[in-house]
Formats: sequence, structure tokens, C-alpha cells
Amino acid sequence: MIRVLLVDDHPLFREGLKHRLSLDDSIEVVGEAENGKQALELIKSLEFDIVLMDINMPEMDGMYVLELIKEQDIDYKVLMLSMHDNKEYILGAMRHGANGYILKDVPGKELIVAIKKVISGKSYFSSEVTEILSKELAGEQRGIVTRREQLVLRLISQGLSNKRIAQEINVSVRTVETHKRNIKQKLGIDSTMGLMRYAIDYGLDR
Amino acid sequence: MIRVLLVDDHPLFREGLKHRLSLDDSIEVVGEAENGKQALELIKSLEFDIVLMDINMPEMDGMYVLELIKEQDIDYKVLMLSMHDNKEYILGAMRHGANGYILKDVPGKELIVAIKKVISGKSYFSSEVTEILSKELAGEQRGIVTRREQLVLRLISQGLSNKRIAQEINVSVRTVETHKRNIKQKLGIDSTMGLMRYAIDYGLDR
DNA sequence: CTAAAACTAAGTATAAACACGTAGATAAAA
DNA sequence: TTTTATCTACGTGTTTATACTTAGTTTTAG
Repeated sequence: MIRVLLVDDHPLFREGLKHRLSLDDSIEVVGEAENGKQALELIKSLEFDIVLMDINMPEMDGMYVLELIKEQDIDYKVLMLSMHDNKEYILGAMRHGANGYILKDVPGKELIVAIKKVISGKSYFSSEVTEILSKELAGEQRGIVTRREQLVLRLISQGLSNKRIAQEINVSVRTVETHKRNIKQKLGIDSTMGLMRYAIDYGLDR
Repeated sequence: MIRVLLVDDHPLFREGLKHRLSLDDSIEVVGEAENGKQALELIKSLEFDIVLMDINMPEMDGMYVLELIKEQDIDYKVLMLSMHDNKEYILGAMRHGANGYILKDVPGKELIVAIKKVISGKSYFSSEVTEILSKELAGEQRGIVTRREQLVLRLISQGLSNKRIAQEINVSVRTVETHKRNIKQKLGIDSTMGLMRYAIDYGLDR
């Protein structure tokens, strides 16, 4: 029996997932959390085999939880779920050791296939995801937005000024400027507004 | 038996919805569509009592479909679903004659209550929604964004700088600044980012 | 252990955005 | 025909952002 821990902030989505997973007799949902904090508590107290986790969540997002999980001794399997096929997310998830990454709108069977593959020790990335990755890699290690830069990007997308961002993450305004400049250069975008648009389009906001 | 037509672009969400609705014996999902176009076809060919429709969808969004539905002779009941509690959406839905508007993260029972209320001829707007509306109406008839301002707003949403916008519409940068200032004042938004979100949410972009 | 990458931050000068007030020209409505 | 709304735009002063360079410190990977 594969014991699954669900982490997603939308109750309806969780229900949809549960329903899908219930179609397979060897899978069982043993816990649910609606944000990262809850997830971490459950991870400590619960026995399970795999975490199925959304990236975009309020309170504490999935990417961060992934990081924390993978820093622990026990190697829990983590399958990331996302609405977005943006490369920053995908690369971020891979960098932090996710065992798989699938988009939320994949057909139902694929989800179960993915879980079983991950449980068997392999990794699973849905075809849309691998396609994006290959395009990225084809362009040779082009600038990857680093974690710190992603953070700054998210704050930019929330409409904060350099000054506010600097206060928020306790660095100098000049540092924020530097990060911003590097992000622009990496993404080939030349205006702050363009960055905002990018962040919104690719779901890096909120 | 209440026959429901589901319209949402996310299969998982539809499954979650179906699961919830299946908890009530008097409700039955008779059709599903994943975008506005499909929905319109089903509406022509199918018999049903109420449409449960998401606003944000690719291809053809829910707001436009609502408009088309309400222009027809038969008065179909329409309950709008949305991730966003943004007032333009809510007001837009009301203006186009939606019978209800609820947020996607409401508890499961509320959805069923809402459907039954709408079927009985009443309207249903969830509490978060009515709260936002009351705030809006308290401020009475605030300024309407003019055509020119809408144009500027659209360009802002595309991430253009004041300078670029000025070039685009052949006016001085100062004029753009003035428009921007007026828009902000009218909408009660004080950041350019807020304007962008407004434009994107309201579909003024692209 | 060493090299590379990431994070930090400053100097200096220029450019852009914003706030607030004001106002002429023109088009639309009463 | 007045009145009103809209579109246009300037002045002035302040704040913020950017361009381009350089560089110390820390972390990560080979």
C-alpha cells in the first residue's frame, strides 16, 4: 500500500486528487495539509511513503517545504504538482531534489503512473515538463535565476519598491538593484514592469 | 433532480466539484466543458438546469460565455465560480446577470446551498463577495476609466514604460503620467503594479 | 583544497517616475 | 448654448531606478 500525503491549498483540488487516487487500490491518502506549515507538522507525526505537493501555496510555499524535506535524514519521496510549466519552478524543484514534477492538468492515469514510478525509485517528469527542460538545456546552461533572485522576483511581482524589498529581506538597496539587474539580464527583460508581467504570467507571484 | 453543467478548465477541479456535488442526491452533473467554446456547444445540445462556470479559462472566458447565455431567450441559471475576489469580476458578473458568485475555496456545503438557492429563483453571493460589494457601493459611483485611460492601462499591463507608452500613442510622457495618475486615483490603486494586476484580472491586457 | 557560482554591496552619474498644481483645446451632453 | 468631461501637457521638486564598474565574502561543487 502506497501511503500518500497531500499538500494543496485548494480543498476542491485535494478532493479531485483524492478521487483520482481512490481509483487505484494500492494507493491510500493518509494525510492532507493546506499549506507548508501544516505539511511539516504532518511529516513529523505521520507515516507515509510519498508527498504530493503543490508549489503555490500561502503561508509557506511548496518549494520551501521541499527544501526542508530534502534536508532531513529520511529520504521521503516528493512529487511536485504545479499549475505552471515555467522553467524556474521546474529547475528549482529539480535542484532541490524533487523526485518528480507534473502539471495539474495532466490526465488522471498519469498521476498514478507518476506516483508508482517515484515509489519504485525512479523519477517522473511529465512530457510538457521535459520538453521545457530540453529547450532550456539546448540553449546551454543559460542563466538560471537563482533562489535569491527568485525571491526578489516574487517581491517585485508584489509591487514592492527596491527599498521595501531591501527592508523585507534585510539587504541593502544596492544589493536588490544588483539582483534585479542580473535577473533582467538573465531573462532578457529590460523593464521592471516586464519583470512583473513575467512573474505574473509564470505564476511566480503571491 | 437538478441537472448541472460544469465549466472549468482544470480537470482536477471538475473532479473535485463532481465529487462534492455527488454528496447530494438531488444533484446530477449532466455535462462538462473545459472552456467557453465547448460550453456553448453543450448549452445548445444539452438539457440542464444550471451552469456552474469558472471565470478564468483559456479559449473563451466565463464572463463572455455568461454574456452570451444571458442574451438568449431561455433564462438559464448561472453560478459563477472564481479564484478571485476581485471586485471588477464580481461587478461584471452581476452586470451580466449571473445568479450567483462564489469563491472556489468555500466549504463544500456552501456550494450545494448556493445551487439550491439559485434553482429556487433566488441569487447567491458568498459572504466574502457581498462584503466586497458593500464596500464598493459605499463609495458610490466612483469615476469610470475613460477610453484613453483604458488604452494606457492596457499598455501598462503589457509592461511598457511611460516613455514607450508615450511613443506608442503619440503623446508626451507628461500626458501618460497624467493619465496614469488619474487612473490610479479613480481606481483607488496607488502602485503601477496594482494597475497591472487590475488590467490583467479584468482582461484589459493582450 | 581550489575554482566557480552566488550573494553581498559600493561609487558615480544619469534617467525615469511620481506628487501636486494648473490649464488650454475640444468634444459631448444638458 | 452653456456646462461638463476628456484629452492634452507643462512647471517644479523629490524620490527611485538604472547603467556600468568593481569587489569582498560565503557557499557549493569538482
